[in-house]
Amino acid sequence: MKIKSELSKIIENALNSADIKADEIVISDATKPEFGDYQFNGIMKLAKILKQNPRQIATNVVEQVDLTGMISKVEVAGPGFINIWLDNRWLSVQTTAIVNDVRVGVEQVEKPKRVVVDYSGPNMAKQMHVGHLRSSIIGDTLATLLEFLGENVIRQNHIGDWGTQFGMLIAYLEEQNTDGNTQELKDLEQFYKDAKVRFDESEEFANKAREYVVKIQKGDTHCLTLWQSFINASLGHCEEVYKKLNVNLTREDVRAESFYNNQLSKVIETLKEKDISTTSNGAECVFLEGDETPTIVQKGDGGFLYATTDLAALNFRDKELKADRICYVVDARQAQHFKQVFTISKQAGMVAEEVVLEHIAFGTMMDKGGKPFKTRDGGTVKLVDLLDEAVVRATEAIKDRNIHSKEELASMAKAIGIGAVKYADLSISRESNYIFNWDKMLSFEGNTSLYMQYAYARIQSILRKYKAEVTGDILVEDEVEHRLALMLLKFEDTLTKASIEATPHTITSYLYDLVSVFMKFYELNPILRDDIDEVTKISRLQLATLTGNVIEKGLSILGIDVVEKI
RNA sequence: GCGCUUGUGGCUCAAUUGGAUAGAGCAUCAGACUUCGGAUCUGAGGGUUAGAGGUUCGAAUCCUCUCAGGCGUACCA
Repeated sequence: MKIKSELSKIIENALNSADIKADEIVISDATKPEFGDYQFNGIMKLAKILKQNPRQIATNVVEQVDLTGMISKVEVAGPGFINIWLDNRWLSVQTTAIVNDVRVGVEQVEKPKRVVVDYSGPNMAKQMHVGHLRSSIIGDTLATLLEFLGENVIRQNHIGDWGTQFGMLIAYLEEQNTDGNTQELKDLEQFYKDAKVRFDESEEFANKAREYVVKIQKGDTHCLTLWQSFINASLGHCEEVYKKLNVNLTREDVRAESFYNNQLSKVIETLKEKDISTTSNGAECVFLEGDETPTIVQKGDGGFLYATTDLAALNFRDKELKADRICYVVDARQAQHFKQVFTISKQAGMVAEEVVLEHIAFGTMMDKGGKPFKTRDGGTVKLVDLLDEAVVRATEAIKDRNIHSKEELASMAKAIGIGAVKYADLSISRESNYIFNWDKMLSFEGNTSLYMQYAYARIQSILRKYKAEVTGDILVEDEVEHRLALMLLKFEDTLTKASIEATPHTITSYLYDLVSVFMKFYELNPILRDDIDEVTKISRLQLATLTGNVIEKGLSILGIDVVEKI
């Protein structure tokens, strides 16, 4: 239910009836319960333009508001705010209508766009570490969200499979005589370290490594085969992580750095032709207005850089993938880089003017002390280890709670542990750095996944207890039911906002508010008690059912599973 | 040096993009149980939104300066 746009229409009609023109009518949530459910704050701006008393205008508008359906009451308040209350009967009808809807009332967008979401992008030379966590889960949430809303989403996993370090790695791979699928590659981190040791200790090996870099680039079959088997193995590791993390990236979504190799010289040609780049100190550079240093697109030795690859990728995404919007879910530290390549790509016509280019930036993951997240000895934390620890800790947190079978406990711990890690990350506004804290994320209290999962499990418990099938209408009667029903209907507006701004935390805040309201409702309004009449019982059961459905759908967009009991 | 970015109760975070008395959660204190799952709910205290100016009906949000942190900054990605 698009509540805000419905309200906008009603207010627009009222404005028209009062002979006032307004270009955009923005309805916001009321800041306090006394101020109703929604408010329209635009009168003050209009008053300035019209040079009239805002309260007078507001009063005129309020008189014209249609009170026959959605709205039960409107009031003028303060300097000219218009406060809006929604009608209980309307809420009853609307919630009843979606209680059995798989989309819980969320419509598909009318005109789907093609949206490229570039996320995860691990480097094949190394094991995935915590640095990849945020991109993977924020990007995946964004992709899932857009898909749910009906957009045509194209996931792109821009893996790093090209560069000098691969010469060393395949030389070592050859020396170890493995096909890439054996034990030696199981711990990529170790493999890299071992290779580096060899590189440093043996001149002969180092030369071979350098030679192999050149050979791969020239298309040498032997070296390419080695390289391919290495990439396969490394990608396999990533896929294990994706599976654990519940991230929907497959091989189909992989479009590696190397994919763009044959397009790089064309990029330079285009830039030269259009006089966008110039040669400076032997390198091919683009000097952008306002930048002190140039964006280098080709090194003095002829080699290309990541700006070049990104330009090729941008071109490909526009020309071949026909994207309308391209989202890069990448660390905030690369802001300048994206600003540069976005500007260049548009100047050079590699990306059409109307295509929306966005850097979906996020902050760094910190430890409790506010320092970048590292292992005790200062190394990078492997993502698999972190996820495994999450499951262990989740098991610890719930094992005394109830008698569960081993299997139940295991699947529950997975949903809870992984959910906790993801939710903690997704629930803060993505651009700020975030502090990683096990105890906090695995708490039943506060804005955590466990609290949502707990609420869901409680709802299922009530529904199980009722035993019969629940059919019938929701009848919104009191204040708390009013708030709950309204929250349930706000789901679509919340998702829309989150999709436009690419802010998953909008969804988590919403879920937390929803669950809080539900808990209050549940406390105040008994559902199954004997003295509750059947009509009320059914209405409340349906509210509980719908709440459960929304929690489930909301969490699933975040890539988090619910559990039937905890 | 230049550029980008951040600064909100003791701690972790919000604030619908310029709206009403800045909201939550932890933690602290005080309440509610013969519990539809109390790992819950109710309430209290705690703020000059880093500081100083400015813009206007109205500022955490926009502008200027200061202070403090983070990040980036010519051939890594």
